[in-house]
Amino acid sequence: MQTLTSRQEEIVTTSIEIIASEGVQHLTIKNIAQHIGISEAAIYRHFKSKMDILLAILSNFKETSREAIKTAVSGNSSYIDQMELIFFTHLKIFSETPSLASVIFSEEIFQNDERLANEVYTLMQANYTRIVEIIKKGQQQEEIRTDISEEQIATITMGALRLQVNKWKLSGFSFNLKDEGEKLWKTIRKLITKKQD
Amino acid sequence: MQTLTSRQEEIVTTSIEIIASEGVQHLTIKNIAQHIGISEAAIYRHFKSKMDILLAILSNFKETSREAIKTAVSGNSSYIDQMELIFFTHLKIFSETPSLASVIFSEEIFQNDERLANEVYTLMQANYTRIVEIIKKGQQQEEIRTDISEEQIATITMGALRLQVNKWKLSGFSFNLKDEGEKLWKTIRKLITKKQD
Amino acid sequence: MQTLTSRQEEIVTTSIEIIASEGVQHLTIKNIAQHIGISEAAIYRHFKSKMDILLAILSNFKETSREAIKTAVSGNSSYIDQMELIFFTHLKIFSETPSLASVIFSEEIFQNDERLANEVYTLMQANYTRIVEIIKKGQQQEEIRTDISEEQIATITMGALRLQVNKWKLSGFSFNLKDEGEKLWKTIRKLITKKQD
Amino acid sequence: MQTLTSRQEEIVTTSIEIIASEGVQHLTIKNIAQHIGISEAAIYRHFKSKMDILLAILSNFKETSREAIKTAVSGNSSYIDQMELIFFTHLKIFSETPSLASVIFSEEIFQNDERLANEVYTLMQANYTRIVEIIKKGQQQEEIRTDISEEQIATITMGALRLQVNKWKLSGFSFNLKDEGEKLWKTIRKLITKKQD
DNA sequence: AATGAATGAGCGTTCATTCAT
DNA sequence: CATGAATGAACGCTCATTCAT
Repeated sequence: MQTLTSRQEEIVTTSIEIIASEGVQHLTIKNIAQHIGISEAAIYRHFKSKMDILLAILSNFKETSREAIKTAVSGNSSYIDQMELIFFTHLKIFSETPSLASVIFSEEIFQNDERLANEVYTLMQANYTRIVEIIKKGQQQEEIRTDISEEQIATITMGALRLQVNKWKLSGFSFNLKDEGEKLWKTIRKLITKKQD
Repeated sequence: MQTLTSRQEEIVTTSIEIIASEGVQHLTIKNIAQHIGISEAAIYRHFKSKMDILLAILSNFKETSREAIKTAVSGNSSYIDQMELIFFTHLKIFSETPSLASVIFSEEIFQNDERLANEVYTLMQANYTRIVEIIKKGQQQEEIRTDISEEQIATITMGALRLQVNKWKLSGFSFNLKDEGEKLWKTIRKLITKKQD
Repeated sequence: MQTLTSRQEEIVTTSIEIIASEGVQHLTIKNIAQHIGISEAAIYRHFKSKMDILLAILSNFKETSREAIKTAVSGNSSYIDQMELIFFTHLKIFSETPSLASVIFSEEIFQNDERLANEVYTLMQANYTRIVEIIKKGQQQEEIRTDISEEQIATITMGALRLQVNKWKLSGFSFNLKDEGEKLWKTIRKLITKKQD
Repeated sequence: MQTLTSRQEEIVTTSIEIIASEGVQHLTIKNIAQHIGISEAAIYRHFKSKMDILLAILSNFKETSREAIKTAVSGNSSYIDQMELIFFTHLKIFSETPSLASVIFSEEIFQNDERLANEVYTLMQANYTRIVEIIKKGQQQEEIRTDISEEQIATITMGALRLQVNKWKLSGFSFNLKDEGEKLWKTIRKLITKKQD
């Protein structure tokens, strides 16, 4: 949404890193300030409150994710290929910025505050809806099997992606997420593709 | 594991309820004490520290889950039916005790502390391993398709279950988890069953 | 109203002394704690918030003042003597506890918060109303002159008392409040007494 | 004293308004800057410190008040009429600029700092002394009764004025200060005038 | 088995002020 | 003349934990 100043961006990035490496409960103003090397008070020049920092983190991911989906949609004629690109792009995002994975799949972080919780919920809903739409179109084009509802296909696909990322995270990033994720996608693709007979 | 006194059980149950209804960050000794109606100091008669309470919560779920899987395994000859029962039992557990869902699928809660994180990780691993084993046997018996690795089947199945439960939670429990979950299972069953030809 | 524990009383007393000697802006939790010799956190065992301490200070004076007026009223047959006793009692209270004077005549202290401001306002109103009533009865008994409204007599009397106390305070308590105050009262008494002719 | 630039005047005026409408504790550099629409740092171009702003507020009132008394003295032959004009002028000042009333009768605001407290004290003393002098002369001219000391007459008169203004302020300016004040003065005038017999 | 009192450490936030631009 | 960025100090408050009773 609103463009961030470079200092704001630094605060957001640092915050994401802290959440990823130390957990949410270590995301304190003091900790952020120390990581950046400025005073605590200085943080408040750039964000009105801690919540505004969390909101900015969310907003940041929202943008990234929206972009990923948009790119996928615009550049591919086949709907199943659009899904594939969305799947791969998310694998890439998380591979490159593992901290983001920690934050995004941890909706619990944001559940304390109603404003934050709502923000997360609508973000997830929006993404989900867009994917369901792609699936629906894929079914109409007879690319994707029609004996399973679009919602279920979305749940299975995204659920597998999330769990895979989570396992990767919990294992201490001990395997190659992109490789394993792509293999997983191939399987899912096989499962949901309309049999040509 | 270790048997809990009735007071300890009360503390664990209350804690789970607090996490579910108010979020982790409201799980404070003061809050637990108030809910139960005893003093804060009294809590320390029953648990050495707050972490021990969290550990007990985990232990509690471990037991429940292990039981569910054991029952499933012992009572069914067909492996796909064992999977179904595990799936259904978890749906039932979460339907009846939504607070547990909030706690269990929020591994983030436990990420601060190494001891806790490890506990969660081994719990998940154990469950996962047991399910993978069932799938493997199902593949050997030619009940479950063999062109997909047992790990991927487990990832897809459990990922879908988790996401479905999460959606239910985030929607404010606005739909019937058991019904939707069972429909989802039917689809998954169809997807992973070996075609009889 | 509610009885205070001895610690609570200590906190209230200490707070009044701090306000009197250092000014309101030095009435901090840290300062109170240091004066008493306990930790800041300990204060919160006894009062839920700083505001509750201020409310208790107010409540404390309310009681003292109410008592003074009640005693005056009950023990005197003549209304002008009732007024005298109220006047003298307040002189005595402030002479003995100068800190109270600082607090009570500084309604501004309490103006930040609506709850506090209202509390002060009703306290003053109640006192004022009681004094006006006494004057009215004194007029009916032909003790007090009737060519001046009871409100104006109250304003003149209490205004003089307040200003005298304030001058004493601002002068650094350099004169004897009781002596000067009693002389002032004699004058006021002369001014408001009904001429016997 | 020293002439203020237009920006300085703006800062002083704004500060008085803030004190009046939001209370002293909201008189922050940030708040002043926001009200005017400039940066906080800009304030320091015009005043060396916050205390200097408070000092300027005081100086501002000193001037206004001194002027009022001077005008009263110079334009009236009768001493009781001089007192009347002083009384009326102050009623007018407060009626027109209620914020000033909040500030001036709140000596407590200035009690933190020795420099400020002293400034207030001398300001009040100066005014008081001037009024006492007028009364003394009135007594010598047999306009004002001589059986009461000039100090007491001053205390009674100014005390009544202050309390009336305070009541008006605390009531939320719910009555007409000028009307009530003039009625009050008539009564005081009656009380202190030398009986012609 | 339970409680009241206390504490050290920490947190989010505000404030007056400074300085380079 | 003005601003954006920064800071040290302080503040009200909460938390997990301890200890004497």
